[in-house]
Amino acid sequence: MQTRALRTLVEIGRIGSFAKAADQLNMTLSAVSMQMKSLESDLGAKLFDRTFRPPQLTPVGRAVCAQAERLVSVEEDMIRVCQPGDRLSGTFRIGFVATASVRLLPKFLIRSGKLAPEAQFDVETGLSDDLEARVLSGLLDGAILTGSSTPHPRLSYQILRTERFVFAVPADCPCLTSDALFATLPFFHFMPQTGIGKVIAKQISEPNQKKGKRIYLDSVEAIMECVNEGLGFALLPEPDVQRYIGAQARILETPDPQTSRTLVFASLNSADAAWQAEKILEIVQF
Amino acid sequence: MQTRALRTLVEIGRIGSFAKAADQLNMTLSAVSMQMKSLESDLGAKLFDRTFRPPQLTPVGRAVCAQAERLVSVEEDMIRVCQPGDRLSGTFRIGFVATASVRLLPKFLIRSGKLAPEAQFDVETGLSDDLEARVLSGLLDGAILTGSSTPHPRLSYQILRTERFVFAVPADCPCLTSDALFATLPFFHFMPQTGIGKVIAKQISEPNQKKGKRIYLDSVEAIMECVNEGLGFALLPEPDVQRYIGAQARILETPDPQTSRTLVFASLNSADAAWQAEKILEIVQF
DNA sequence: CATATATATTCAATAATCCTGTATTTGCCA
DNA sequence: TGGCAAATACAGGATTATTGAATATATATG
Repeated sequence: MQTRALRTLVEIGRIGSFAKAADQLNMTLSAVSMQMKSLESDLGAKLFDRTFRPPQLTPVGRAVCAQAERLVSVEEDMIRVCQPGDRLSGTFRIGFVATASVRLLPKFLIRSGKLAPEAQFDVETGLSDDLEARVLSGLLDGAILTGSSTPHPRLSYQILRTERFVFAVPADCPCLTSDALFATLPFFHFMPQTGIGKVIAKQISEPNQKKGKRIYLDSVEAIMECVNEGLGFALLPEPDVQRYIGAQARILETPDPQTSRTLVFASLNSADAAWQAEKILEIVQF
Repeated sequence: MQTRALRTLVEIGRIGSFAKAADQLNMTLSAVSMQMKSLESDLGAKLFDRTFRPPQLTPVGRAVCAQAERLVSVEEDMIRVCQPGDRLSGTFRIGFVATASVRLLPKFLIRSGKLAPEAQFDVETGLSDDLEARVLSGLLDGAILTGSSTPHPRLSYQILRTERFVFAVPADCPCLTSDALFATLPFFHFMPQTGIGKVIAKQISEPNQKKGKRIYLDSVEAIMECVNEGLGFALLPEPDVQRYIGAQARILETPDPQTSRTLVFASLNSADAAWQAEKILEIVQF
């Protein structure tokens, strides 16, 4: 079935004449007549009572006409989605690394409503590596994740922000160096298979292997809760520590100031995704 | 644009592969590919990212796919309306003569909901002559009206019921004959240009011209109210009199028992309307 | 890393369809 | 009843869709 014929039907329904509709739509009367004939044969129903000279819509014809109006309006929506504009449109699947979602997602959703009202965003969270794999396999259009030291050649990365790592230590701990900390308190280590975890693992393994008790957790909030209870210390991004730190804990700067993680927006570096990536970046960059 | 291509798109969106979709829809892989290509050119947008081997839907592709699903479902509805079945479907415009609408319309609507749930009925009321003209000109698909003595050759009439006429007279009026009534009380005459009015006019003009004061009204309810107040008498269909008569009035049978009006269902006597008329008749006949 | 396989695209030929004019029919109106 | 407007029928030419074979390309496999 051809949507053009349905548009013609709608026009006929509106002005009640094949000839006038043909005129309106810039086509021949024959064409209109034939379109209606083929529509009737497609649907297997008489849409017009041709004993009237401007043929009258039959009851089913009227019902079909009403549906055709709906159908055409859906088609218009479809076309609208495809119109290239300066604003993003379409359905985007974006991944957020769990440790960023808490802080970034709400603002992202607010901004997307303002900056890309015609676009829809389906958001999912996960580990950086998983998200990267999902972008790579086309299951996601892009992801905010912890930048790794081994960028994938098929992905392009846009740096959103760099977050310094700091120690969160119980307030009553007198230690001033990381060596002292590791010697005296258990270390809450963010799961080493995650983006943050890898940065931490790298940091504490050099220059020499730190000793001491280790506890592995995959929740920033849980780790900070433990630190707040004086159960140990942790190395985490400064904004997260600031967010969760309590009165019974304090921040200790790392001796190595360049210890940090970068949050990046990763997407396929194909040509057509570039413009969209840029637009999404505008939303996510704040 | 071709709805078939949109169906193909939906299928691809569902199973994620051109080849499988082609298989599912019994067509060639080439055809699927071509359809998608022409869809993309129609819409002026890339729907697929072809750097993946089963091509992946782009964000706009996903949005278009969602719209296509809606569109196809509307098309299905359209086809459903046209499926010939034992039940009526379509949008019917039915006229009810005002004097019948009060009693018949509610039940008609109830029955239509049960007997023709897929059909829609747009009801309008009017005078029998106007309704007949509107059926004739195609503005109505059928009408319940007072049968006239001059049936139109292009219409077919189905008798729904015959309603005897009776006199409604004030309870304290001693008259027993119509002559005596006309001589002593004003006569409330239903508007003579209406269906009922014509029957009344014919009745009271034969065998001899009745004398006396006449008051013309176009509302059965108003006339009966006046009779109930003792202001005069009237000649009306028995069911209407029964409906509105009060304690201060009584019924007087006409001497001529065949004085009556018929309520008929009128519709065009074209071949294709016959079946529908029959179905509507089933609804309206109770 | 090269090969193999599955998958999609391209291309040319054929089939189907759609549209344009012209001629004809049909309902409507005076 | 004839005249007019409007729709249909029909044949031609143009456009479009589909097919099958050959080609290209991404993923999988060894």
